Amino acid sequence: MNGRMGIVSGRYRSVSPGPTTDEQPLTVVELFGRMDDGRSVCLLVHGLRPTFEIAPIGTWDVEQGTPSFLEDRLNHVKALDHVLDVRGPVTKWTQLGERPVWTVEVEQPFHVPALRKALKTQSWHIYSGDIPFVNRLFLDADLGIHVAFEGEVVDRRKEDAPPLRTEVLQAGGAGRYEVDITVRCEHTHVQATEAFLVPYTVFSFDLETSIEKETVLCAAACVEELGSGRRTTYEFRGDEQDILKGLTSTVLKHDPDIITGYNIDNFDLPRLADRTQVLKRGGGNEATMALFGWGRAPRLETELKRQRDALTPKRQSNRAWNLSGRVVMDAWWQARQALKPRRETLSFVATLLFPDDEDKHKMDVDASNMDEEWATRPDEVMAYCVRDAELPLDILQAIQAVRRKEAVASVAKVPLETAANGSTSQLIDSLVIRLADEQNVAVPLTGSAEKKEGQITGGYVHDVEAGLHPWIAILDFKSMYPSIMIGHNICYTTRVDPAQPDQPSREDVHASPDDVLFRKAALRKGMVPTLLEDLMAQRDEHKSALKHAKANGDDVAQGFHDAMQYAVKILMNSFYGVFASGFYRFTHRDLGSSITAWARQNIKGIITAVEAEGHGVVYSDTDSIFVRCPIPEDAPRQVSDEVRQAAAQGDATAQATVDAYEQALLSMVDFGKGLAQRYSRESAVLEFERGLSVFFSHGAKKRYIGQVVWPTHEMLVRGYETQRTDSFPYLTATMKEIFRYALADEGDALVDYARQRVQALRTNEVPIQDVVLAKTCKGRVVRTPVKSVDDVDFTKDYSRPDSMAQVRIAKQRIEQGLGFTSGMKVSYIVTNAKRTGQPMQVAMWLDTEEQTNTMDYDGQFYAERLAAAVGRITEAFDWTASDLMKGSKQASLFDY
DNA sequence: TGTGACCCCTAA
DNA sequence: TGAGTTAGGGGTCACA
Repeated sequence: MNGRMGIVSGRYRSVSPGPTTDEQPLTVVELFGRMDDGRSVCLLVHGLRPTFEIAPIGTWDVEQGTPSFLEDRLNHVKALDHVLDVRGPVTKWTQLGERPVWTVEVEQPFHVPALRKALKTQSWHIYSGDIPFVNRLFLDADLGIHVAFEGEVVDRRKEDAPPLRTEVLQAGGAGRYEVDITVRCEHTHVQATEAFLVPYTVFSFDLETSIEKETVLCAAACVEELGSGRRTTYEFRGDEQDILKGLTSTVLKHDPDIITGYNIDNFDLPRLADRTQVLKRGGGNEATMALFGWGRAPRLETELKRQRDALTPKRQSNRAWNLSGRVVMDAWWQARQALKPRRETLSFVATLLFPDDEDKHKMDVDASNMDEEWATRPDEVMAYCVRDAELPLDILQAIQAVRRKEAVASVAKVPLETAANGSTSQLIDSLVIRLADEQNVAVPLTGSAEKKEGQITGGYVHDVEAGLHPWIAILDFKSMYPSIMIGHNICYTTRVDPAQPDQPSREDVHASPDDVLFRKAALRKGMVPTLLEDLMAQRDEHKSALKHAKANGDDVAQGFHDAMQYAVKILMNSFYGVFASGFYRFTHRDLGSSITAWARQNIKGIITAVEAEGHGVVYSDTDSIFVRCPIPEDAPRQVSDEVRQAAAQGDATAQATVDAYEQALLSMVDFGKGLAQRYSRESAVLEFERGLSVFFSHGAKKRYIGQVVWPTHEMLVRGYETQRTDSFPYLTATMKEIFRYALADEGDALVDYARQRVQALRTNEVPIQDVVLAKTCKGRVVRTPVKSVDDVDFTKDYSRPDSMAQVRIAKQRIEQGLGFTSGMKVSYIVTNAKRTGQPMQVAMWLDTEEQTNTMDYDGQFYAERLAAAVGRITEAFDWTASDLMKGSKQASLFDY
C-alpha cells in the first residue's frame, strides 16, 4: 500500500536471531502516527543498521594507504563483542583537519555506549556516537514529520487475530499494535513529503481525587478529532478500578495521538501511575495493562518493562511523560509558554482566554474540600470534572498549540514529540547533522567541546536619556545574529584553529573584532550560514504565501503559513543560543563571543555615525537604536478628537494643527526610512521599525514607554511593572494610567492620580483581590504525590528557603493537600511587612469568596511599593515617592 | 541607612 | 546528570 502520515513518535526494536540460525541481528524502527485519511498507523521500518564512527588520533599521508599498525588496531575493533563490521575509511572534516573515518557497525543500538567508552580509552576519536537510532532514520532518509511510505499491510485492527499475529512477528513487530493498520516497509520506501495538516486525535482527561485517601473519586475524558472538530465526552465514577479501566479502554477505543489535560504532568499522570501500583495488587501484568496501558505498543509484558516509550506512561526524573506511539502535551505547560499568564490556575487561564464564557471559569466546587463535596454533591463534582476535561482542548485550540508544534516539527524535520517536548538543541541537531553528513563533516559527541571559561560578553545596551522625548524613530537590524553568522560565515566548520594544518591567508578570512578568524565562504561555506540562508528563504516564502492567503480570504492557508513562518523565525533565533552554549556538539567558545563582538561593533558604529550626523540617540539595546528626529519643537505630538472634528468642520486653526501633526509624522517616516537606507549593509540590514510621537523613560535601561504612531497606533511599554507577572493588579493598572498621562505630558494630572492611588492603598480602600502577588516557586520533588513538606527539597534552589515568601506559601499549599509542582506560580497577600528582624508575613491566596470577605492586607506596605514604582515616573515631574506617600510635596531649596 | 547576596523576571 | 545566550532592573533579606 501507499500512504502519507504525520509521525507522532518512533522507537526501535531489537530482534535477536535464534542461537542456531546464521541470521544477522535485526533492528526495526517503529514509526507511529496518523495518516491523511485519518487512520492511525504503525510503520515497521527495515534496513537501517546501528553504526558509529571512529578516527585514529594522529594523521598520516592518506595516499600511502593504511599503515599496518592501524590495520592491526582496526582488526582489534572488528573482533570486539557486538561489532559486526568496520568499514572505511572515508575522509571527513574534523576540527583538527581532514581525517580518515571508519564506520563501525554493531549488533544493536544499545551496544554503542559501552563500545564508545571502550574505544575512547583506546585512543580513538568517536563521531556520530550519541545519536538515537530513530533520529538516525530521520537523518539518513532526510525525513521530517510528514512522510510518504510504501509497504505491505501486516495487520488491521478490525481483523480477528491472536495477539501474537504471525504476519506482524514476521514483519519484525512485537505483536499486534494498538493502531488501525500496521505496515512493513523498507527504509528506502519512506520519504519526506510536502507538509499537510494531519488530522490528529486529542484525548483530554481530568481526575477528582480524595485528599484524605489519595484515591480517584471520579474522572472525565473528552476526545477531539482535529480533522472534523468532533468531540465525545465520557464520565467515570464508581469503583476506582473501574474508573482507571474505563479511562484506559477509552484511550484504546479512540486511539489518540496526543494526550492532554491541565497539569497532568505533575498531578493526574503521577496519580494514575501511583494508583495503578496500588490497585494492580495480585493482578500482575494483565492488571497493569488494564489499568494504565495507554500506549500503542502490543499488550505484552516486555512492553511494560521498557524504560521509555512503554505501554504505560513513564517519565525519567522531571522530563516530560512518554509512552509508546502517543505524545503527552500538558495544556498547563503549553498555556504557560504561550500566554505567560499572571497566575496559572485553570480558572485564571480560562478567564483570560474566554472572558465572556462564564461557564468556563465559574468555581462551583470547593477543590480544597473535595471529599466532602464528593460525598454531598457528586453530580456537581462530576459536571465540574467534565468541564475541566473539556477546557484543555479549548485552551490548546485557542493558542493553536498542536498546529504550532506541527509547524516546528515540519521546519526542524523531527517527529511531533520532539517539537512538543524536546529541547532546542535537538531541533538544531536535526538540521545540522543532516548537513554534516552530506558534507562529510564528522559529528562530534555532545559535551566534547572545551568548556567555556566564564561568560561571553553579550549585547551592548546604551544609557537611556531620562525624560520625555518627542518624535523618536526606532530602527533595528533585521535578524541581527543570524545575519552576522551568514555575513561572516561563522560556523564550527569555518573557524580557523591554530592546530589545523591548512592555515588560510589573511585575505581569505573574516576577522572578528576579538580577532577570531573564519574562512570566507569561497574557501568553505559554513553549515550554519547555509542553514540560516535556507531558513530565511523559507520564511520569505511563507510570508508571501501568507499575504496571498489573506488577500484570498483562505483561512486554512493563512493559519498554515502563519504557523510555518513563525516556526522558522523561532528556529532561526535559536541558533545563536545553542551555538553560544558551552555543551553543544558543534560549538566552540569563540563562536558565541565573535557573534556578539560583531553585533556590538555594528550597533556602536551606527550610534557614532548617527550622532556625528547631528542626530541624538536616546537609547539602544543590542540591535536597536532610538533616534531623535529633526522635527520642529512646536510641532504637535498628538491631535485630540475635538481638534480633528473641528478641522473637519472647517476650523482653520484646528486644520493647521492637524496639518502640522501630519507633516511631523511624514517627516519622521522619511527620516527613519532614510537612515535605514543609508546605514544598511548587505549582511546588516537596518529597518525603520516604528515611529514614536513621544518616548519616555525614567532613566533605566530596558525600561521605557512610547506612543507608536507608525506603522500602527498603540502604546509601547517595555520592562516596567505592567509587563511583569510578579506585580499586583492594582499597581499594574495604576502604572498603565500613569503612562497615559506621561505620554500626554500631563504632569499635574499624573501626580494627582498617583497621589490618590497611593492613598487609597494606604487606607486599605482597594479590594483585596487587586493586591494579590504571584511568584514562581522552585524546589525538587523527591516523592510523589507531594503530601508533606518533606517530599520537596527547597534547599537545592534556595540558600535560605524559609526567608522566601513563595517557599513559605508553597509549604502551606502542600500541608493543605493542594499539591505542589516545581516552577509553579503561587499567589499570596502580604499581611504584615513591618515585623522588623524577620521576613514579611504572607498569606496564601486561594481566590475564594470567604478570603475576599475576611482577609486583610498591609496597606502601608502596598502603598510604599506602589509609591516606589510610580515615584520613578513622577520624579520626572518633580514628585518623589516619599512626596506621594505623604500626599504633599516637601518644600525644597528650589521652591524659594 | 546602606550594602551585597540572592532571586525573579524581562529585553534582546 | 540537563542543557539556547547575556544584560539589566528591582524586590527582599541579612547584616553591618
